Amino acid sequence: MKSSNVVKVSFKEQMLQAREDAIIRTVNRLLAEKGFEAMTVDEVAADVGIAKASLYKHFPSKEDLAAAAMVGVMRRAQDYIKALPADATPLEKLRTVVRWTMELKLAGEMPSLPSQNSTLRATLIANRDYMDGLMEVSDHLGAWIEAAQAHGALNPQLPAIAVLYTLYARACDPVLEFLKMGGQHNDAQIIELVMSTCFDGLNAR
Amino acid sequence: MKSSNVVKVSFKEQMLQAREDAIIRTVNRLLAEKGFEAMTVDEVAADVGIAKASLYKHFPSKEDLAAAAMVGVMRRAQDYIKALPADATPLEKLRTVVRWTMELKLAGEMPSLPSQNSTLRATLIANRDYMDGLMEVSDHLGAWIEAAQAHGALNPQLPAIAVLYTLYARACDPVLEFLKMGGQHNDAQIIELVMSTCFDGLNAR
DNA sequence: GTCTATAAAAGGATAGAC
DNA sequence: GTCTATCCTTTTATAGAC
Repeated sequence: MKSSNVVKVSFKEQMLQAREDAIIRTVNRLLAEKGFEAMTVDEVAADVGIAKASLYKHFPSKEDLAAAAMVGVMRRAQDYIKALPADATPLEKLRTVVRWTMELKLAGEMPSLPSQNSTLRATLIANRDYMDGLMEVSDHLGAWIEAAQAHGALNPQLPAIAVLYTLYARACDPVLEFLKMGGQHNDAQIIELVMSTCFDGLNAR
Repeated sequence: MKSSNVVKVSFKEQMLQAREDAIIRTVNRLLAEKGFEAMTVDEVAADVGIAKASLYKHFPSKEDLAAAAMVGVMRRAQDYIKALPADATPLEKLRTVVRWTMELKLAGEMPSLPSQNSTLRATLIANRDYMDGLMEVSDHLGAWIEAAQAHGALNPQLPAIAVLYTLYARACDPVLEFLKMGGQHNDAQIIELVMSTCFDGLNAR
């Protein structure tokens, strides 16, 4: 009786988790497609295939819905960083992470950040999981940036924070979608182009 | 009687023009601050200090309101390009224009483009003034890019269109606002930093 | 927890007097 | 053209039955 109960609860929780994952995947995609303001809760519910009221049982507000998706992406980034080969150089690690974020963006899985005074911003800043993740990621990237600058691989004249922001910005670079719309290059080519303009610059060498 | 009429009409038209300019300035600022979706017509009316219904006498819809602001910025860009010193090198011209767009952005006067499937996009694409302006600007920049590549000033390996998009993207580069929020650098320093990462790249030289 | 139904509010747009 | 007042749709959010 007891073990049966345990299994049943576990199963239900598994179902619940699966549904929440489905919700977050949809939210993630919609955030990437149209941004927070243009995404509607009705749309999310319809896409997931559940009633809107059910959505609100899982997440108390539209902001929390979006925040959950952002936390998910942040977690993926943390996992990706943890799985990087330990013997790679700092510059290689940085390049690999940036490439990964651009692949995510081209795949339509990179939610675009709220532009400035969105209500989402406040929710994110108040979100412990998100901010902790962001800081952990920033700490890793920051250490690699300083190491790469010390080794003469990255321009040591640039403030590390400027480099960090420049790398973060690749995750929402409109050049990716512009080139994709142009149809002249495939995803891999687009990524290499932006990698080149980012690290080598536009000037001739 | 006739001349008095002419003067009166001209004066009224001047007033009308002045009011529309005020409207567009407000819309421009709000578009820069929060984007098209987050900007409300009520907000615009309140900021300008007129009734919402009056706004709709000037512009038939929210999309047209925003489009008017975008056309205004495009016109400013065309004027700026026309006024560039004729004896400057193509690379110098490109750098000057990019710097100017970033100054606009830091001043909060660069409306952020609609992210993808905004209703604003269709309106802009259907807008003759906007599209003509965009093409004129692109023609100038494109010619300078190819000349700079031919002279060995810009990397000739990069497709000109990729360079063009990369330059356009500086006008909405989140790195600018990130660095500004950081408070460690003034506007001029921020612009030079982004100019450096854009043209020189992140790698050491 | 999931649903249907509905509230409650916001936002785009218009009517009609002046 | 400007205003007040209002319409109507969309959208966020909740009530209440099962």
